[in-house]
Amino acid sequence: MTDPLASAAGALAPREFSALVALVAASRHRLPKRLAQAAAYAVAHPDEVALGTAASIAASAEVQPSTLVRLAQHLGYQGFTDFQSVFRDRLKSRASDYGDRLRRLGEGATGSSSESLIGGFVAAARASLDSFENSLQADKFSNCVNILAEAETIYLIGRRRAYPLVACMAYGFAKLGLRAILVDSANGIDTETVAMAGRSDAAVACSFSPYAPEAVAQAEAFTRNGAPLVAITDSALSPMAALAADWVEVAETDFAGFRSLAAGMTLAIALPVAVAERRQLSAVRGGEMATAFSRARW
Amino acid sequence: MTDPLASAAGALAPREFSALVALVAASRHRLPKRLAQAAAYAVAHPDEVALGTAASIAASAEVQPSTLVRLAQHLGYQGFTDFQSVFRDRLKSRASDYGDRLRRLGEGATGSSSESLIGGFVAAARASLDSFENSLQADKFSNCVNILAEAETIYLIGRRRAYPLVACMAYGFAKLGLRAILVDSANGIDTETVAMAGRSDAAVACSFSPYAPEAVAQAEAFTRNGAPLVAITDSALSPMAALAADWVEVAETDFAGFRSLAAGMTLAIALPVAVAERRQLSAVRGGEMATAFSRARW
DNA sequence: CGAAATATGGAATATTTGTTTCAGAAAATA
DNA sequence: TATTTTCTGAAACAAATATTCCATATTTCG
Repeated sequence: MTDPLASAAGALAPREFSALVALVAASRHRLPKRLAQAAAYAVAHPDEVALGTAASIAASAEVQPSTLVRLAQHLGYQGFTDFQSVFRDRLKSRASDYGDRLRRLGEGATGSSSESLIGGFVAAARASLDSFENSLQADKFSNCVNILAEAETIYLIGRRRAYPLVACMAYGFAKLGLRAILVDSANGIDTETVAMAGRSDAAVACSFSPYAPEAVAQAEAFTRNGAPLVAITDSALSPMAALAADWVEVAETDFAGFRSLAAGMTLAIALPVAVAERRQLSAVRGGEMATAFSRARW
Repeated sequence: MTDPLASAAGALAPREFSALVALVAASRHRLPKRLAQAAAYAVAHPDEVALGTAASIAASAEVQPSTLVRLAQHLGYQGFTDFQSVFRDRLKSRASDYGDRLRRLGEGATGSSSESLIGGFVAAARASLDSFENSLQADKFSNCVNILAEAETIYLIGRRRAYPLVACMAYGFAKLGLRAILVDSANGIDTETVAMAGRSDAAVACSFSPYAPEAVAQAEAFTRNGAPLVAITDSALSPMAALAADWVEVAETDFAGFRSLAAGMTLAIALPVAVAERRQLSAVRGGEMATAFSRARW
């Protein structure tokens, strides 16, 4: 009933993987043969422990399932399930990296001082940048740039949360001398405006869940003439993705229910530059391409 | 017993996550409501699907466990277990991918130019966040929040590069139910608008070098009545800093001559939340403060 | 060496988890 | 609107999984 080694050593069950490894390393020589064998296997194959069942892990480690339960209890855990949860948490935090740091920040923000509030949003911004960089499909981005580089006029569609992004792009395109129109008139003629776009134009539509109906309607109106639409959105299920010739995924991390915009803004800055570069490339063809816009600064 | 949609579409169950997402995206509109809901949740929270149980996932997605089984079958899988294995495989490969991703990063940008372009802007965004976090003076930020929390109406001033920031703040304040006016009328009455602000109002002025004269003029006009101005700017020498009751420094890093906006946007998201929290705090005084706006999401 | 304590394997058990079923609700169709 | 079909939620069911138990083997210590 008691757990001889662990409680004798006075150590509580570690809730973090690295601490668990340390505990195993320390108590390894004191452990009985089969338990040591199981422990060695566990720290050597953490992913399998996280995803497997007691039976499958036991088979791979060449021990009995009951040995795994005993090992867990010897280390101070309630049972195998408890032991396994450490491995699962590790996998989770590994996958999202900043995810658990954020979570901890959210839990730890007791006084909710404005400093920790800022810290939380900064962490969310970093997490967004990470996942953006990880999930970015270069070919899709490149394709989007091509589409826009060939357009006569670029229409920029985005409402609500996505509006700062298109506003930023409008500024970028303007600075770089590319014709872009920000679809944000105050008197409700936007749908008509985009409906009059020609086939040689293109549009960038930004929208995130919950997708602003107005922006979706504008994107629909735009595509009706057959002109290509490039979307910046947060999921393959987005209505914008369905309308787009190609699209780039930007899934922002949230803090306290407020989503970051860091990844989206970064893309909003990069896209005009990439389009300008592409145009230079096809125009000058091998000449000193990066000069015409390198003097444009913001 | 049959799986109407999937087998009718002739599609076999995808064994890879990306294909699964594509399938969900394609068949989404044909799926019944609850199934679509579950599918949307699954592609949006792949990690949780990988590690959770049918019951826990169902609870998070707000459907019945049986709905998950039905979804899996509709998509052509044998059952939930089969469906889940796709998510688990993804997690496994992601975890092992992590190592060589890092390696690739160290080798230097061998990929296409557009990829390295994005990489550069992401790096600039990270650097901006770092320096922002390091240089942030908590007392100044806190002071700015106080000023805004006491204001009746908050005017938002910003042009050109700073405009996305004030646009973002306008959205945030609106979502949180705080009265804020974005000074961006298209017909040139902005200076008059801010000149009519009262002493019990406040303004946020964003401006970065080279400081847009229009924004500076508006900030000047606003302060003339004695109302407090809060500035977000990049240097103590900024004209905005001179006009402001207090100000926060945001010095962005640039890549290829294009400055990031990540730090500024992060502040633009945090500021409204902080102001709302401060108001809650002084209004409810010790009660459950974080509830009123915790339900507001974007 | 012999006795006590501990560890082990394998099977029995209890629990959890996935799956199926079915009555009623909702939607589609005529 | 009436009728059929499809979908949904809740609970019953079946399968799997973790855990416990116990007889036997192994080690430890007097």
